[in-house]
Amino acid sequence: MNITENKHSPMNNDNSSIGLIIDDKSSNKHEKQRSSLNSSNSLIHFKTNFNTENPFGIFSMCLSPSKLFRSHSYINHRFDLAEPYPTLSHAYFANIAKYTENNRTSINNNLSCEVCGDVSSGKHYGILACNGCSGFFKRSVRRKLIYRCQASTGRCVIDKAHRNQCQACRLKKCLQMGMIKEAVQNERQQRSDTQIRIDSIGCHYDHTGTTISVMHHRPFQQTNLTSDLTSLTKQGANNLDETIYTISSQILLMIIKWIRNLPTFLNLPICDQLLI
Amino acid sequence: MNITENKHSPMNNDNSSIGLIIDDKSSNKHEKQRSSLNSSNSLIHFKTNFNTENPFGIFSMCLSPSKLFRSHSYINHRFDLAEPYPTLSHAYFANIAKYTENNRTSINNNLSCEVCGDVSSGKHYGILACNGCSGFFKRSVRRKLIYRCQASTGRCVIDKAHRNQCQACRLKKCLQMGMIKEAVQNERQQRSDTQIRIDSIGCHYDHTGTTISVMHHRPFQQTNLTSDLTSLTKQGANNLDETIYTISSQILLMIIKWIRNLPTFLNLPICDQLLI
DNA sequence: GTTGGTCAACGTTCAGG
DNA sequence: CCTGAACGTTGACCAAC
Ligand SMILES: [Zn+2]
Ligand SMILES: [Zn+2]
Ligand SMILES: [Zn+2]
Ligand SMILES: [Zn+2]
Repeated sequence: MNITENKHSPMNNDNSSIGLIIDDKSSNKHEKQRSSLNSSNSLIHFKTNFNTENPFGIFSMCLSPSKLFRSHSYINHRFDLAEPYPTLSHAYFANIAKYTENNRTSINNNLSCEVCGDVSSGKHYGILACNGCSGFFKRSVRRKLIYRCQASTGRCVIDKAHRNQCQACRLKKCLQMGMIKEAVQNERQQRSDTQIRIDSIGCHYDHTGTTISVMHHRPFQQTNLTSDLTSLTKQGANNLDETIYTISSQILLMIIKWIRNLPTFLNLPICDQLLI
Repeated sequence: MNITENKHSPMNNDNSSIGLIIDDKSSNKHEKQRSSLNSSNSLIHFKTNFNTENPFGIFSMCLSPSKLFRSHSYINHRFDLAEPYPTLSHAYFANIAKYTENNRTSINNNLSCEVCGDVSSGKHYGILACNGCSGFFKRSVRRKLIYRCQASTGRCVIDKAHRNQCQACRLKKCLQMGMIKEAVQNERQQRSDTQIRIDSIGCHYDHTGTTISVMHHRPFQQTNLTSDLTSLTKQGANNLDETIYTISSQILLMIIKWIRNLPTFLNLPICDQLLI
């Protein structure tokens, strides 16, 4: 056994377990979600594939047409790519990839979280998930939290309305639906400490004072803006769009004027002055 | 934890994880809720062997220059005894396989990044660097970002697992290893599909073509503004003032962001930067 | 072969409950 | 505390030259 085999084996597991999941549906009719617990046969298969002699047999075909397997165009795991028909052609993979891709894009209109059914913004940790489930999973994995189901049944309903009722069952469903805990990365540096960079640069106090005073000395006609606003709002709401456009242009114009009046404006290269 | 020591352990990890699945499979039905179970509290903190500063310490095994284990080879990652969420779902394996596969690229060489040790695709800005360090350096130089080391020591370890922990030390190491700032070019023309959006704002009749084109080159999420505009205008006229204020602040915020991203922004004295 | 840009999927932030 | 909508960052991939 070598490392390459290890590397490839999970894909084999992916392939071999797919058909069996469908077979297992009969044994798990209570939950409509994808069965993930009951297929012991698929695990045997997994082990078998793992120990086969030819680690490159099927999988190398998946690797060579690299464009078909680019990120964000995953092969839908509902398709059984490897198990029943070991003689697979490049054309087959090309077709199945295209079909999957098309299927995906057409479904994209109604993205919904696989865990709670809420609207999904895309994939998170390997599955379609909403912001809430994504954040919940991240927090749980990061902090290695372990929850306990208050009902002790472990069968709480997880949907948008009830997902916060039982953390244990929510996390359980996240994992059952296939969220990848390894995709949760390490915590990073706090942005407020690094990105503000104004404090860290060590802006001199005298400069700060100058800044404030400059700002105070150049309020750029804020009073006029306010009055314009009030007058405009009294014109009625039938031309709301127009009003907004007018105000927008005024704001932009004022800002530009204000910038041009800054004493430091002249420090800019002439091209930038022209730009503004 | 010694990275070298763990260098060749992914295989073992993979093996053990397989054993775990099988055990898990045979020992349960539905109630396979976290084996550490039964605390009187509904929430407990799982104890970990890992340094809190580096909960993903074992992940550094993937850092070896080995071409086979690229950035997101989650398959090789496990939490050993500290594993709070035992692997249990087929969906998990399906996803992790895809995840790993899609984060894998062709194996062409033995090059490794001089900054973080990740796989390098060749020279970037003068040195052998990975995509991540290349992109990071480009972004940092372009925007003239100045980071601050949160540890204040300036000696953070920069490797594949920790390179995102401290931007300051990462950039510092990039420069130390010889990355050439001058090799970072200016921004080029971007996609021009935002032209309509800018026109819809309708606030630049008196602007020169230069200004408009430059704004087009830095679209900066103007799409959001447009959609917000339409949605806001549909809310009715009873809260007209509020609407206008909201839009005004959005425009102002947008402009500020746009200014901050201008390449000439950093030419301003620091006090003016603070002001803006 | 080394630039550039893109954008999905990571990250953090912080009102609001 | 926890949650999740909003926004910033990262890096694999691709086009241009
Ligand atoms: Zn959800
Ligand atoms: Zn429950
Ligand atoms: Zn690197
Ligand atoms: Zn540091």
